[in-house]
Amino acid sequence: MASPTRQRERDPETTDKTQEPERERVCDECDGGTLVKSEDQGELVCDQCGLIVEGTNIDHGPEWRAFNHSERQNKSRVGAPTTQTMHDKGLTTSIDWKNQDAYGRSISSDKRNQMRRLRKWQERIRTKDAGERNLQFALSETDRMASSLAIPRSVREVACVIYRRALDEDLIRGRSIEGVATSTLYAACRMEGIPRSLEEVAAVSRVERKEIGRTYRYVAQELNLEMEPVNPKKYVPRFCSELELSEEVQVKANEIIDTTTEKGLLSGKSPTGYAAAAIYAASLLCNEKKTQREVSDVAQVTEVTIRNRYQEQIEAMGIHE
DNA sequence: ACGCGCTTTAGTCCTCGCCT
DNA sequence: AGGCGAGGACTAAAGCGCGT
Repeated sequence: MASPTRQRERDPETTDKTQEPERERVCDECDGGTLVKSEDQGELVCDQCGLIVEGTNIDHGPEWRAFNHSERQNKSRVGAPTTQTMHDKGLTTSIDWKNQDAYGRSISSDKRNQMRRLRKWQERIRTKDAGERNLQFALSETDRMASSLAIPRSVREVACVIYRRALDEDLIRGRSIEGVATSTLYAACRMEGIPRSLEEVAAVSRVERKEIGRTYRYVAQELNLEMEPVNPKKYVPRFCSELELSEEVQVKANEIIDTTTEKGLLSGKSPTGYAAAAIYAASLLCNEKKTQREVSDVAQVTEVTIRNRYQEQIEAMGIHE
């Protein structure tokens, strides 16, 4: 018959730790370090070499994308964060095509057959129908264009959410996937205040500007996306930065836009052209002159547009050349 | 760099024809 | 009959090319 002490040694799960102090354990790796339990994760870590000897691999932390404290507490979940930018929201499992285990050793034929079956079902589940495959293509297109335009990840997420809504509302039917993907990216940029002109978006897209504009209007109308006209001031920092103009010019350009907009000059005009003209005027007023050609290159409008808008603006401002 | 006249393009509205 | 897309007409803005 075994003694109670021996039984506890054989079955560590039932050990009553409050009654018997835990024996100090020594790290095998550095041969001398003491293993201590970390307070936050409950891991057994060597105090000298930092090796984690025991610990849980599951992160029980709160949902990181919850919006407020209470939501964070309620929405605790594990695993990788979900993302709208992937058709399966990033929750997929990748099964390697190589028939090898984690150490690179080849696996048995039984295991190989099992992995083949799992791989097949994984693919079937991942893209279960044509809609899923289209979504997969559209979202990868959105990501490609967003990367080319240096659009932040948060805006890509918004674009993907709009695309999913368009898909749910059956707005894609009869239109090209690329066209809808591009227009949702353009819409997301406008909604998030990261303005990119139709020309800029069209430059990285596989569809024409005309098609993008038409699809954008349709999607915005059908999904009731409340879109304000782009404020030309949104373009000022980016254009000024590319033209290496000072903060003073930016402030002056914004002032010109504010004053002339109040007088109704902006109505019906292209925001990029309007911003470009204000920057050109501001550069003259601040003695950091840039030519109309330089400004037009950056703003992707013609010199003529800058000239026309510039003349109207200085007239409205009461400035004499 | 800028002005000017002409051309091109985009947006909007409307009509027409096809399909269900 | 009603919905929907194609296409034409019209307007305004933007672009082009040339001269100064």
